[in-house]
Amino acid sequence: MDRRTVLVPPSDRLSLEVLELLSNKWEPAIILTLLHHEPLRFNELESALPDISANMLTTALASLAEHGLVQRQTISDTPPQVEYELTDSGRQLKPVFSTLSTWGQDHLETPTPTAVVADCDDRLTELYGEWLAATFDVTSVNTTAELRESLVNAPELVVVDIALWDGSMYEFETYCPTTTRRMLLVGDRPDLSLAAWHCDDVLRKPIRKTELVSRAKAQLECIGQSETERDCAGTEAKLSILESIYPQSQLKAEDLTAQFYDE
Amino acid sequence: MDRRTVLVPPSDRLSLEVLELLSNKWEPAIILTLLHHEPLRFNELESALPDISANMLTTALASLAEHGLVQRQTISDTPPQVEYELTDSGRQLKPVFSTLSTWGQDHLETPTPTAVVADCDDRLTELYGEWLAATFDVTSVNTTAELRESLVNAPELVVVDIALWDGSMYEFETYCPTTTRRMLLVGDRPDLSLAAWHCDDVLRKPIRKTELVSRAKAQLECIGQSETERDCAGTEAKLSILESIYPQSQLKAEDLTAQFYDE
DNA sequence: CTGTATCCCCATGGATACTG
DNA sequence: CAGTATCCATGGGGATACAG
Repeated sequence: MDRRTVLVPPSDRLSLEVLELLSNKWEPAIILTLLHHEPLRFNELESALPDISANMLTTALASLAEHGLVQRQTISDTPPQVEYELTDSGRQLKPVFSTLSTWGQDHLETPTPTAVVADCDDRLTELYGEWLAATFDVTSVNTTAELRESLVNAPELVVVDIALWDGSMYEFETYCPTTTRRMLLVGDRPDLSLAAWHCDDVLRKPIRKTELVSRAKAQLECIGQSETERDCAGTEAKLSILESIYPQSQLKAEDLTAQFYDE
Repeated sequence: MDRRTVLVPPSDRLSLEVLELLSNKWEPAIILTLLHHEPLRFNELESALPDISANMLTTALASLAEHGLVQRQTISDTPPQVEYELTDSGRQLKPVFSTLSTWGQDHLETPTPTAVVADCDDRLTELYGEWLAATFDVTSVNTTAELRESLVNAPELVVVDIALWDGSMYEFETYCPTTTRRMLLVGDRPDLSLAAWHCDDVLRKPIRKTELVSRAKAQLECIGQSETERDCAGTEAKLSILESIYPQSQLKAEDLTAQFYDE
């Protein structure tokens, strides 16, 4: 691809070269992923980019390393462990992506993310739905059955009162796609079993509009986190609620919550 | 190329989509060309992008039009004449290219443009060479033979005192590649034959540093102009010098210069 | 777990000839 | 002048198997 013959000013030719550097199916996605969660292991990248094959990831990472955008770091040889992080050059691509994204927002169809709001009380689901309508396509449900049904559409976010769910929390995990961000609503005084739910955030009722909306938006920005980061953030959210209710001594004594303190 | 499955926040996914829109060998180059010189005819674009084939240009323009970045306007059917200009969306890509270019300047090898400085007086070529050294790789020559030799390397710019050239001005045009920007230096009182030289700019001696440097840089930014624009700018430069010396009445009477006033 | 090594497909892009 | 129509080459990208 010889673009050196294009008759444009030198500064323009530079922008074409950079564009060429980013004209690859996976490399920009890898850079973006690393911009959010650095550093990442090979398999963490692999799961952040569900459709990439291992050899494509290898190739892309090699190319990025060759162009000085990412850095490879061997952690251990047996078992093989490698970490990838951006170089300064790579990190400074951030404004490039911002500009691209800004243009996209102004001139491209922006698909609205979808959210499911689940609560026994239909006045509450309606209310929450209105609050989130500016950012999401909201579906409101009031029974476990309806919730299960709407979860098969893999919404970006589910906001669910744990009191609604009539199965076990493990069952919930099964029905909820991994790509769906989970925000739990809990009553005024949740019991310790909250610790066993797998979630990304927890809100304690009563809930204010600004709180719900900002936390929901924050979940969108977290899409692509590694499992570890997700777990960690969710645990922290649960813990901060529980700590505000139960004394630390009790939490450390309980099997369910004691492990939190190990991490 | 389905990138919708990439697990990154929605804003990032947008930037990937825009990148996809620009991941094409010719389309970004066409946009850049149009950003400088709008509107352009099909064949003007073709000569601004010397290595593109006609059918590639057709395809690229169709794709750009389909994505709403350029607008096609049929001027006449027989003979077929079409003009292309950017839409507002397309025009607003300018900051995108600027950001790309900025990153490129900071992190990519920037090839220095080359310039040839030709004057009989070697003290002058040395001086001008020093002035331009910050922006160009400068070659200084003091004879017509040397100049001819250095022109085969197709420098981005040639700065030549017309007094040095011992052939006809038509011969000069033959030796000077079309991709080389031509800046003429003329004495205090150039005669009317100046009008016959084919050039992009004219400077009248004595020359100040800031003047030379800024005009030379301006030439770089004009790379890619259509023939018409080039002619027009050159004519204007010659005319403004001549008008400062000869009365308009005389210029209009002379064959050489009268045609300028027709345009 | 983190990659190579192979093979294969097909979309992008180039060359050439032809047309209203 | 401003395109079609056709054919062909290349290499990016995917699937699969295997290895240290």
